[in-house]
Amino acid sequence: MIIEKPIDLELTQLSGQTSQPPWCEAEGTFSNVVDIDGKPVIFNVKQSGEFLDFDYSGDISDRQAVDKLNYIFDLGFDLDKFYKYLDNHAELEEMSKFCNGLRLFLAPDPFECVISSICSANNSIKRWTKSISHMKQNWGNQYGNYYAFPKSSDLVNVYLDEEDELDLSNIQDISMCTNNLKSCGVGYRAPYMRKASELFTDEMNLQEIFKMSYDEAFETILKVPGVGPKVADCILLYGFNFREAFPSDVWIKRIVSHLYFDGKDISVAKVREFGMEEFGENAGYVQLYMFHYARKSGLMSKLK
DNA sequence: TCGCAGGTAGAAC
DNA sequence: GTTCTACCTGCG
Repeated sequence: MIIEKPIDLELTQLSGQTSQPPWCEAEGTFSNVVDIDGKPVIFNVKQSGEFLDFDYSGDISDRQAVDKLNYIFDLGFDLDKFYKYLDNHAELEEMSKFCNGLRLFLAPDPFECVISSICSANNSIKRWTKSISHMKQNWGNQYGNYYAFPKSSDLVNVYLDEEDELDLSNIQDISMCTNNLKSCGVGYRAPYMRKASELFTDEMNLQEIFKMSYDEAFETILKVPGVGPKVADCILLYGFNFREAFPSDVWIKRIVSHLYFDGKDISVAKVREFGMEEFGENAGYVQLYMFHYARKSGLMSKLK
């Protein structure tokens, strides 16, 4: 089945958005298992012309499948209108050329997005995606060749590191200790992840975030261990579709500084304020496009 | 071998 | 309120 909304699937999949690692790719088809109303559904999606072509297997209707893909790939967002917006702003006018068809890649599971985003902090795309895939294989349910991300209630019982596992389990040999977060290469983020899992198991319902205003959601999610302003904005943008978020890291700071402040050094906090003020409802997409424009145009290596 | 990169927490200013 | 430093790991 084809969904007639323009998208560059590969660009969107491989753009490093912290919602989740890219889906499993084989010969241009990206596949994964997605939970729909408690039922596991396996999706296979591929590029067809400028559109998205898909099939699925699972006990749901075609309508439900389309709705879910519309959400995950943000197909309701009007790219033409956004490109007109970019073209009308001198600093941004080159971006649509370099990133044509790039869309948000939204998390079907907000909890996965929270943990992925915590993992991505002070880390490389390669390393955090590997860690998340590792966690899925260790503690997620398997469906065919694919693994769902574990629930928060599954992660509260996972050991932090080898010493923790050796102390608290029956295993006698430390080299056999692999049932722990640190074995996934998450480093010092392990306790943040487990505390976050406890929070979402016992105290907070992530679905509540969808009902909040951006400001309220930001303050709420900022209380989660391992979540600062950058990670909070990633979670709100990629996990909850708050498009007014402007996740600001050192790269966005360098790019904004170059494009708008004559290369002057400004704080990341100020960049975030500037982005939200300047771009409004387009802030999230501008941030996404800025980053990939800088990557592809060679601006990034120039700013280093 | 070691320096570097990258957000957050917690302490210091 | 703003600035400094330690944190874990992979890469060059």
